[in-house]
Amino acid sequence: MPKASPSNSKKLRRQEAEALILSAAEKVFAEAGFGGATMQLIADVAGLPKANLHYYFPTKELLYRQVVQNIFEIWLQAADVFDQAEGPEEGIGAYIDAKMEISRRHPNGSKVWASEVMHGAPVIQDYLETTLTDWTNGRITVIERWISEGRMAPIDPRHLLYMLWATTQHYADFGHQIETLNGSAPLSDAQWEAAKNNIKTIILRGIGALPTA
Amino acid sequence: MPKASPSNSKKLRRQEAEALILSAAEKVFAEAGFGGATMQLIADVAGLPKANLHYYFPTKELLYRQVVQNIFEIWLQAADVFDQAEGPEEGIGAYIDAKMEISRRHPNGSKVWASEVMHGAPVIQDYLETTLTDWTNGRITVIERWISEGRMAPIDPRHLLYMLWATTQHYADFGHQIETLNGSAPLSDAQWEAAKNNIKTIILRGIGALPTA
DNA sequence: GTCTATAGGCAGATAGAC
DNA sequence: GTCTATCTGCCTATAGAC
Repeated sequence: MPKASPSNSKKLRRQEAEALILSAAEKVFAEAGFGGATMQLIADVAGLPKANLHYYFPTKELLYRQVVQNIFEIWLQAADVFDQAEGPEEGIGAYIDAKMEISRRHPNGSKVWASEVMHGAPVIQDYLETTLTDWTNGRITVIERWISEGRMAPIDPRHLLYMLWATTQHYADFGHQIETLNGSAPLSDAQWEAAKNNIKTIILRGIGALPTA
Repeated sequence: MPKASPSNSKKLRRQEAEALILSAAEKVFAEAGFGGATMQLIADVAGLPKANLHYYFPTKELLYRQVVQNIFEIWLQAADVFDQAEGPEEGIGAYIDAKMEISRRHPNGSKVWASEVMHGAPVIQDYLETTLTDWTNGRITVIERWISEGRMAPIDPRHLLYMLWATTQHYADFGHQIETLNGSAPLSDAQWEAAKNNIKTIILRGIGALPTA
Protein backbone atom coordinates (compact mmCIF):
# COMPACT_ATOMS: atom_id res chain seq x y z
CA MET A 1 0.00 0.00 0.00
CA PRO A 2 1.50 3.35 -1.04
CA LYS A 3 2.00 6.15 1.36
CA ALA A 4 -1.30 7.85 1.94
CA SER A 5 -1.92 10.57 -0.58
CA PRO A 6 -2.88 13.96 0.79
CA SER A 7 -6.53 13.38 -0.06
CA ASN A 8 -6.50 9.98 1.64
CA SER A 9 -4.87 11.32 4.73
CA LYS A 10 -7.40 14.13 4.82
CA LYS A 11 -10.24 11.68 4.58
CA LEU A 12 -8.83 9.55 7.33
CA ARG A 13 -8.47 12.47 9.63
CA ARG A 14 -11.96 13.55 8.84
CA GLN A 15 -13.32 10.14 9.78
CA GLU A 16 -11.27 10.11 12.96
CA ALA A 17 -12.42 13.56 13.95
CA GLU A 18 -16.02 12.75 13.20
CA ALA A 19 -15.86 9.54 15.23
CA LEU A 20 -14.30 11.42 18.13
CA ILE A 21 -17.00 14.07 18.04
CA LEU A 22 -19.81 11.54 17.69
CA SER A 23 -18.55 9.58 20.67
CA ALA A 24 -18.39 12.68 22.83
CA ALA A 25 -21.78 13.84 21.59
CA GLU A 26 -23.43 10.51 22.41
CA LYS A 27 -22.17 10.75 25.97
CA VAL A 28 -23.22 14.36 26.49
CA PHE A 29 -26.62 13.99 24.81
CA ALA A 30 -27.32 10.92 26.96
CA GLU A 31 -26.42 12.68 30.18
CA ALA A 32 -28.01 16.06 29.55
CA GLY A 33 -30.63 15.54 26.86
CA PHE A 34 -30.69 17.49 23.63
CA GLY A 35 -31.74 20.74 25.24
CA GLY A 36 -29.36 20.42 28.16
CA ALA A 37 -26.34 19.48 26.05
CA THR A 38 -24.08 22.28 24.86
CA MET A 39 -21.70 22.31 21.93
CA GLN A 40 -19.08 23.68 24.29
CA LEU A 41 -19.34 20.67 26.60
CA ILE A 42 -19.25 18.22 23.71
CA ALA A 43 -16.16 20.02 22.41
CA ASP A 44 -14.50 19.81 25.84
CA VAL A 45 -15.22 16.07 26.10
CA ALA A 46 -13.84 15.55 22.59
CA GLY A 47 -10.83 17.76 23.37
CA LEU A 48 -11.46 20.07 20.44
CA PRO A 49 -12.33 23.73 20.02
CA LYS A 50 -16.00 24.36 19.68
CA ALA A 51 -15.65 25.77 16.17
CA ASN A 52 -14.35 22.41 14.92
CA LEU A 53 -17.62 20.77 15.76
CA HIS A 54 -19.44 23.26 13.59
CA TYR A 55 -16.94 22.59 10.82
CA TYR A 56 -17.77 18.86 10.74
CA PHE A 57 -21.41 19.14 11.79
CA PRO A 58 -22.89 22.50 10.76
CA THR A 59 -25.58 22.53 13.45
CA LYS A 60 -26.22 20.93 16.81
CA GLU A 61 -29.30 19.26 15.39
CA LEU A 62 -27.39 17.57 12.55
CA LEU A 63 -24.84 16.24 15.02
CA TYR A 64 -27.65 14.91 17.17
CA ARG A 65 -29.37 13.32 14.20
CA GLN A 66 -26.19 11.45 13.30
CA VAL A 67 -25.90 10.14 16.85
CA VAL A 68 -29.44 8.82 16.78
CA GLN A 69 -28.95 7.23 13.37
CA ASN A 70 -25.85 5.39 14.54
CA ILE A 71 -27.75 3.92 17.46
CA PHE A 72 -30.57 2.84 15.24
CA GLU A 73 -28.12 0.87 13.07
CA ILE A 74 -26.71 -1.05 16.04
CA TRP A 75 -30.24 -1.63 17.26
CA LEU A 76 -31.36 -3.19 13.98
CA GLN A 77 -28.34 -5.44 13.67
CA ALA A 78 -29.39 -7.28 16.82
CA ALA A 79 -32.39 -8.46 14.87
CA ASP A 80 -30.40 -10.75 12.60
CA VAL A 81 -30.24 -13.50 15.19
CA PHE A 82 -34.01 -13.49 15.31
CA ASP A 83 -34.52 -14.74 11.79
CA GLN A 84 -31.72 -17.25 11.63
CA ALA A 85 -33.34 -19.31 14.40
CA GLU A 86 -35.43 -22.44 14.00
CA GLY A 87 -37.85 -21.72 16.79
CA PRO A 88 -38.77 -19.23 19.51
CA GLU A 89 -36.53 -20.65 22.23
CA GLU A 90 -33.44 -20.13 20.10
CA GLY A 91 -34.57 -16.98 18.26
CA ILE A 92 -36.06 -14.99 21.11
CA GLY A 93 -33.37 -16.22 23.49
CA ALA A 94 -30.61 -15.01 21.18
CA TYR A 95 -32.42 -11.73 20.60
CA ILE A 96 -32.61 -11.11 24.34
CA ASP A 97 -28.90 -11.92 24.65
CA ALA A 98 -28.07 -9.50 21.84
CA LYS A 99 -30.25 -6.70 23.18
CA MET A 100 -28.84 -7.08 26.68
CA GLU A 101 -25.33 -6.94 25.30
CA ILE A 102 -26.19 -3.65 23.60
CA SER A 103 -27.69 -2.30 26.82
CA ARG A 104 -24.43 -3.09 28.54
CA ARG A 105 -22.03 -1.88 25.84
CA HIS A 106 -23.96 1.11 24.50
CA PRO A 107 -26.04 2.46 27.39
CA ASN A 108 -25.61 6.03 26.19
CA GLY A 109 -26.91 5.20 22.76
CA SER A 110 -29.95 3.52 24.24
CA LYS A 111 -30.62 6.58 26.39
CA VAL A 112 -30.40 8.99 23.48
CA TRP A 113 -32.82 6.82 21.55
CA ALA A 114 -35.23 6.63 24.48
CA SER A 115 -35.08 10.37 24.99
CA GLU A 116 -35.72 11.02 21.32
CA VAL A 117 -38.79 8.76 21.27
CA MET A 118 -40.10 10.13 24.57
CA HIS A 119 -40.06 13.65 23.15
CA GLY A 120 -42.17 12.56 20.19
CA ALA A 121 -39.34 11.55 17.83
CA PRO A 122 -38.99 15.03 16.31
CA VAL A 123 -35.83 14.01 14.47
CA ILE A 124 -36.36 10.36 13.50
CA GLN A 125 -40.10 10.08 12.99
CA ASP A 126 -39.47 8.96 9.41
CA TYR A 127 -37.44 5.99 10.69
CA LEU A 128 -40.28 4.92 12.93
CA GLU A 129 -42.73 5.02 10.05
CA THR A 130 -40.55 3.22 7.52
CA THR A 131 -37.65 1.08 8.73
CA LEU A 132 -38.96 0.25 12.19
CA THR A 133 -42.47 -0.44 10.95
CA ASP A 134 -41.14 -2.80 8.28
CA TRP A 135 -38.82 -4.52 10.72
CA THR A 136 -41.64 -5.00 13.21
CA ASN A 137 -44.02 -6.44 10.66
CA GLY A 138 -41.33 -8.87 9.50
CA ARG A 139 -40.77 -10.15 13.03
CA ILE A 140 -44.51 -10.43 13.61
CA THR A 141 -44.70 -12.75 10.61
CA VAL A 142 -41.98 -14.96 12.07
CA ILE A 143 -43.68 -15.14 15.47
CA GLU A 144 -47.04 -15.95 13.90
CA ARG A 145 -45.43 -18.81 12.03
CA TRP A 146 -43.98 -20.17 15.27
CA ILE A 147 -47.42 -19.96 16.84
CA SER A 148 -49.11 -21.71 13.94
CA GLU A 149 -46.48 -24.44 14.15
CA GLY A 150 -47.37 -25.00 17.79
CA ARG A 151 -43.92 -23.96 19.01
CA MET A 152 -45.28 -21.35 21.41
CA ALA A 153 -48.55 -20.15 22.92
CA PRO A 154 -50.83 -17.82 20.92
CA ILE A 155 -49.47 -14.54 22.27
CA ASP A 156 -50.05 -11.21 20.52
CA PRO A 157 -46.71 -10.85 18.66
CA ARG A 158 -46.76 -7.06 18.80
CA HIS A 159 -47.04 -6.86 22.58
CA LEU A 160 -44.42 -9.58 22.91
CA LEU A 161 -41.98 -7.43 20.92
CA TYR A 162 -42.75 -4.42 23.13
CA MET A 163 -42.01 -6.58 26.15
CA LEU A 164 -38.67 -7.66 24.72
CA TRP A 165 -37.69 -4.07 23.99
CA ALA A 166 -38.88 -2.82 27.35
CA THR A 167 -37.16 -5.42 29.51
CA THR A 168 -33.81 -5.32 27.76
CA GLN A 169 -33.53 -1.56 27.24
CA HIS A 170 -34.57 -0.93 30.84
CA TYR A 171 -31.13 -2.08 31.98
CA ALA A 172 -29.55 0.72 29.93
CA ASP A 173 -32.11 3.49 30.23
CA PHE A 174 -32.72 3.01 33.96
CA GLY A 175 -29.18 1.85 34.66
CA HIS A 176 -28.65 4.61 37.17
CA GLN A 177 -31.67 3.54 39.20
CA ILE A 178 -30.61 -0.10 39.04
CA GLU A 179 -27.09 0.77 40.16
CA THR A 180 -28.44 2.83 43.04
CA LEU A 181 -30.61 -0.10 44.16
CA ASN A 182 -27.49 -2.25 43.84
CA GLY A 183 -25.76 -0.22 46.55
CA SER A 184 -24.53 2.39 44.06
CA ALA A 185 -22.38 -0.19 42.30
CA PRO A 186 -22.41 -1.24 38.64
CA LEU A 187 -23.78 -4.71 38.00
CA SER A 188 -21.09 -7.37 38.03
CA ASP A 189 -20.61 -9.91 35.25
CA ALA A 190 -22.57 -12.40 37.31
CA GLN A 191 -25.39 -9.93 37.89
CA TRP A 192 -25.68 -9.15 34.20
CA GLU A 193 -25.78 -12.86 33.54
CA ALA A 194 -28.49 -13.29 36.15
CA ALA A 195 -30.52 -10.46 34.66
CA LYS A 196 -30.28 -11.97 31.20
CA ASN A 197 -31.21 -15.45 32.35
CA ASN A 198 -34.06 -14.08 34.41
CA ILE A 199 -35.61 -12.32 31.42
CA LYS A 200 -35.13 -15.32 29.18
CA THR A 201 -36.58 -17.75 31.70
CA ILE A 202 -39.69 -15.72 32.48
CA ILE A 203 -40.51 -14.75 28.92
CA LEU A 204 -39.72 -18.06 27.26
CA ARG A 205 -41.64 -19.97 29.91
CA GLY A 206 -44.37 -17.32 29.80
CA ILE A 207 -44.96 -17.81 26.09
CA GLY A 208 -44.80 -21.56 26.37
CA ALA A 209 -41.57 -21.96 24.46
CA LEU A 210 -39.72 -23.85 27.17
CA PRO A 211 -40.20 -27.50 28.13
CA THR A 212 -42.33 -27.23 31.30
CA ALA A 213 -39.77 -27.29 34.10
CA MET B 1 -69.38 27.02 56.49
CA PRO B 2 -68.74 30.79 56.64
CA LYS B 3 -67.88 32.81 53.64
CA ALA B 4 -64.22 32.29 52.89
CA SER B 5 -62.05 34.71 54.78
CA PRO B 6 -59.49 36.65 52.75
CA SER B 7 -56.75 34.36 53.91
CA ASN B 8 -58.74 31.24 52.99
CA SER B 9 -59.63 32.56 49.59
CA LYS B 10 -56.03 33.48 49.03
CA LYS B 11 -54.91 30.00 49.95
CA LEU B 12 -57.42 28.42 47.64
CA ARG B 13 -56.35 30.54 44.73
CA ARG B 14 -52.77 29.73 45.51
CA GLN B 15 -53.50 26.02 45.38
CA GLU B 16 -55.44 26.41 42.15
CA ALA B 17 -52.69 28.44 40.53
CA GLU B 18 -50.04 26.00 41.67
CA ALA B 19 -52.01 23.05 40.34
CA LEU B 20 -52.49 24.80 37.02
CA ILE B 21 -48.78 25.56 36.74
CA LEU B 22 -47.75 22.06 37.79
CA SER B 23 -50.02 20.49 35.21
CA ALA B 24 -48.64 22.68 32.44
CA ALA B 25 -45.09 22.08 33.63
CA GLU B 26 -45.52 18.30 33.62
CA LYS B 27 -46.66 18.42 30.02
CA VAL B 28 -43.87 20.71 28.84
CA PHE B 29 -41.10 18.95 30.77
CA ALA B 30 -42.28 15.62 29.35
CA GLU B 31 -42.29 16.87 25.78
CA ALA B 32 -39.10 18.93 25.80
CA GLY B 33 -37.00 17.65 28.70
CA PHE B 34 -35.72 19.89 31.48
CA GLY B 35 -33.20 21.67 29.30
CA GLY B 36 -35.55 22.07 26.38
CA ALA B 37 -38.46 23.34 28.43
CA THR B 38 -38.80 27.10 28.88
CA MET B 39 -40.64 28.99 31.55
CA GLN B 40 -42.26 31.02 28.78
CA LEU B 41 -43.77 27.92 27.18
CA ILE B 42 -45.00 26.57 30.50
CA ALA B 43 -46.57 29.96 31.19
CA ASP B 44 -48.27 29.96 27.78
CA VAL B 45 -49.67 26.46 28.34
CA ALA B 46 -50.91 27.50 31.79
CA GLY B 47 -52.32 30.76 30.37
CA LEU B 48 -50.38 32.93 32.80
CA PRO B 49 -47.67 35.56 32.48
CA LYS B 50 -44.22 34.16 32.93
CA ALA B 51 -43.55 36.23 36.02
CA ASN B 52 -46.37 34.48 37.88
CA LEU B 53 -44.54 31.18 37.61
CA HIS B 54 -41.56 32.71 39.37
CA TYR B 55 -43.86 34.07 42.02
CA TYR B 56 -45.18 30.60 42.93
CA PHE B 57 -42.01 28.66 42.11
CA PRO B 58 -38.91 30.81 42.53
CA THR B 59 -36.78 28.86 40.07
CA LYS B 60 -37.29 26.51 37.15
CA GLU B 61 -35.49 23.79 39.07
CA LEU B 62 -37.84 24.00 42.07
CA LEU B 63 -40.85 23.76 39.77
CA TYR B 64 -39.31 20.72 38.11
CA ARG B 65 -38.54 19.12 41.44
CA GLN B 66 -42.16 19.47 42.52
CA VAL B 67 -43.34 17.83 39.29
CA VAL B 68 -41.04 14.86 39.85
CA GLN B 69 -42.11 14.52 43.47
CA ASN B 70 -45.78 14.43 42.50
CA ILE B 71 -45.13 11.62 40.06
CA PHE B 72 -43.20 9.68 42.65
CA GLU B 73 -46.20 9.83 45.02
CA ILE B 74 -48.59 8.41 42.43
CA TRP B 75 -46.02 5.80 41.59
CA LEU B 76 -45.73 4.59 45.18
CA GLN B 77 -49.46 4.44 45.75
CA ALA B 78 -49.76 1.73 43.12
CA ALA B 79 -47.75 -0.44 45.44
CA ASP B 80 -50.51 -0.77 48.00
CA VAL B 81 -52.29 -3.48 46.03
CA PHE B 82 -49.12 -5.52 46.14
CA ASP B 83 -49.16 -6.10 49.87
CA GLN B 84 -52.86 -6.60 50.37
CA ALA B 85 -52.79 -9.71 48.20
CA GLU B 86 -52.68 -13.30 49.34
CA GLY B 87 -50.43 -14.60 46.62
CA PRO B 88 -48.48 -13.65 43.50
CA GLU B 89 -51.29 -14.15 41.01
CA GLU B 90 -53.47 -11.62 42.79
CA GLY B 91 -50.71 -9.28 44.00
CA ILE B 92 -48.57 -9.04 40.91
CA GLY B 93 -51.62 -9.09 38.67
CA ALA B 94 -53.16 -6.15 40.52
CA TYR B 95 -49.83 -4.32 40.53
CA ILE B 96 -49.57 -4.69 36.74
CA ASP B 97 -53.14 -3.41 36.38
CA ALA B 98 -52.36 -0.41 38.57
CA LYS B 99 -49.09 0.45 36.84
CA MET B 100 -50.70 0.15 33.40
CA GLU B 101 -53.50 2.45 34.51
CA ILE B 102 -50.89 5.01 35.55
CA SER B 103 -49.09 4.65 32.22
CA ARG B 104 -52.37 5.41 30.50
CA ARG B 105 -53.56 8.24 32.73
CA HIS B 106 -50.24 9.91 33.56
CA PRO B 107 -47.95 9.32 30.59
CA ASN B 108 -46.31 12.71 31.00
CA GLY B 109 -45.46 12.04 34.60
CA SER B 110 -43.89 8.73 33.68
CA LYS B 111 -41.81 10.42 31.00
CA VAL B 112 -40.54 13.11 33.34
CA TRP B 113 -39.54 10.42 35.82
CA ALA B 114 -37.80 8.38 33.14
CA SER B 115 -35.95 11.40 31.85
CA GLU B 116 -34.83 12.35 35.35
CA VAL B 117 -33.47 8.86 36.05
CA MET B 118 -31.83 8.61 32.62
CA HIS B 119 -29.89 11.78 33.28
CA GLY B 120 -28.53 10.38 36.53
CA ALA B 121 -31.30 11.55 38.86
CA PRO B 122 -29.63 14.90 39.61
CA VAL B 123 -32.73 16.15 41.44
CA ILE B 124 -34.18 13.08 43.16
CA GLN B 125 -31.14 10.95 43.94
CA ASP B 126 -32.05 11.10 47.64
CA TYR B 127 -35.44 9.50 46.87
CA LEU B 128 -33.77 6.63 45.06
CA GLU B 129 -31.49 6.00 48.00
CA THR B 130 -34.13 6.20 50.72
CA THR B 131 -37.80 5.77 49.80
CA LEU B 132 -37.37 3.68 46.67
CA THR B 133 -34.71 1.47 48.25
CA ASP B 134 -36.93 0.82 51.26
CA TRP B 135 -39.96 0.15 49.09
CA THR B 136 -38.01 -2.27 46.91
CA ASN B 137 -36.63 -4.20 49.85
CA GLY B 138 -40.11 -4.51 51.31
CA ARG B 139 -41.51 -5.97 48.11
CA ILE B 140 -38.55 -8.34 47.82
CA THR B 141 -39.45 -9.74 51.23
CA VAL B 142 -43.01 -10.37 50.09
CA ILE B 143 -41.89 -12.11 46.91
CA GLU B 144 -39.39 -14.24 48.81
CA ARG B 145 -42.19 -15.35 51.13
CA TRP B 146 -44.35 -16.34 48.16
CA ILE B 147 -41.44 -18.35 46.80
CA SER B 148 -40.78 -20.10 50.07
CA GLU B 149 -44.49 -20.94 50.28
CA GLY B 150 -44.24 -22.62 46.89
CA ARG B 151 -46.67 -20.17 45.29
CA MET B 152 -44.26 -19.28 42.49
CA ALA B 153 -40.95 -20.38 40.97
CA PRO B 154 -37.65 -19.29 42.58
CA ILE B 155 -37.12 -16.15 40.50
CA ASP B 156 -34.73 -13.37 41.57
CA PRO B 157 -37.24 -10.89 43.08
CA ARG B 158 -35.15 -7.86 42.19
CA HIS B 159 -35.04 -8.62 38.50
CA LEU B 160 -38.73 -9.49 38.56
CA LEU B 161 -39.50 -6.03 39.90
CA TYR B 162 -37.37 -4.42 37.18
CA MET B 163 -39.32 -6.41 34.63
CA LEU B 164 -42.63 -5.21 36.05
CA TRP B 165 -41.47 -1.59 35.96
CA ALA B 166 -39.99 -1.89 32.49
CA THR B 167 -42.96 -3.55 30.81
CA THR B 168 -45.64 -1.29 32.30
CA GLN B 169 -43.82 2.03 32.01
CA HIS B 170 -42.81 1.24 28.45
CA TYR B 171 -46.39 1.92 27.35
CA ALA B 172 -46.09 5.47 28.67
CA ASP B 173 -42.46 6.31 27.96
CA PHE B 174 -42.44 4.81 24.46
CA GLY B 175 -46.08 5.63 23.80
CA HIS B 176 -45.20 7.65 20.76
CA GLN B 177 -43.36 4.73 19.17
CA ILE B 178 -46.21 2.37 20.01
CA GLU B 179 -48.76 4.74 18.52
CA THR B 180 -46.70 5.10 15.36
CA LEU B 181 -46.51 1.32 15.01
CA ASN B 182 -50.27 1.30 15.57
CA GLY B 183 -50.79 3.34 12.41
CA SER B 184 -50.29 6.65 14.22
CA ALA B 185 -53.38 6.06 16.34
CA PRO B 186 -53.68 5.94 20.12
CA LEU B 187 -54.35 2.49 21.56
CA SER B 188 -58.05 1.76 21.89
CA ASP B 189 -59.66 0.51 25.10
CA ALA B 190 -59.47 -3.00 23.73
CA GLN B 191 -55.81 -2.62 22.82
CA TRP B 192 -54.92 -1.38 26.28
CA GLU B 193 -56.81 -4.33 27.70
CA ALA B 194 -54.91 -6.67 25.40
CA ALA B 195 -51.59 -5.14 26.41
CA LYS B 196 -52.41 -5.54 30.08
CA ASN B 197 -53.56 -9.11 29.72
CA ASN B 198 -50.55 -9.97 27.61
CA ILE B 199 -48.14 -8.74 30.25
CA LYS B 200 -50.01 -10.48 33.03
CA THR B 201 -50.25 -13.76 31.16
CA ILE B 202 -46.60 -13.95 30.17
CA ILE B 203 -45.17 -12.84 33.50
CA LEU B 204 -47.51 -14.81 35.75
CA ARG B 205 -47.08 -17.94 33.67
CA GLY B 206 -43.37 -17.22 33.41
CA ILE B 207 -42.90 -17.17 37.17
CA GLY B 208 -45.09 -20.23 37.64
CA ALA B 209 -47.90 -18.39 39.40
CA LEU B 210 -50.63 -19.52 37.02
CA PRO B 211 -52.28 -22.93 36.87
CA THR B 212 -50.58 -24.50 33.84
CA ALA B 213 -52.96 -23.78 30.99
C1' DG C 1 -51.05 39.06 43.95
C1' DT C 2 -50.48 40.29 38.96
C1' DC C 3 -48.08 41.82 35.11
C1' DT C 4 -44.73 44.62 31.82
C1' DA C 5 -40.30 45.68 30.88
C1' DT C 6 -35.68 44.67 31.29
C1' DA C 7 -31.31 43.18 33.23
C1' DG C 8 -27.76 39.72 32.92
C1' DG C 9 -25.86 35.64 31.26
C1' DC C 10 -25.11 31.95 28.23
C1' DA C 11 -25.45 29.14 23.97
C1' DG C 12 -25.35 28.41 18.87
C1' DA C 13 -23.23 29.91 15.10
C1' DT C 14 -19.69 32.46 12.28
C1' DA C 15 -15.95 35.65 10.67
C1' DG C 16 -11.50 35.73 9.64
C1' DA C 17 -6.48 35.06 10.99
C1' DC C 18 -3.29 31.30 10.67
C1' DG D 1 -8.34 22.30 8.28
C1' DT D 2 -7.80 24.66 12.84
C1' DC D 3 -8.77 27.99 16.22
C1' DT D 4 -9.79 32.69 18.66
C1' DA D 5 -12.79 36.26 19.14
C1' DT D 6 -17.22 37.83 18.59
C1' DC D 7 -22.02 38.44 17.05
C1' DT D 8 -26.83 37.54 17.85
C1' DG D 9 -30.58 35.83 20.05
C1' DC D 10 -32.92 33.60 23.63
C1' DC D 11 -33.71 32.24 28.44
C1' DT D 12 -33.89 32.75 33.52
C1' DA D 13 -34.81 35.79 36.81
C1' DT D 14 -36.18 40.25 38.80
C1' DA D 15 -37.39 45.17 39.41
C1' DG D 16 -41.05 47.93 40.02
C1' DA D 17 -45.70 49.86 38.50
C1' DC D 18 -50.37 48.61 39.34
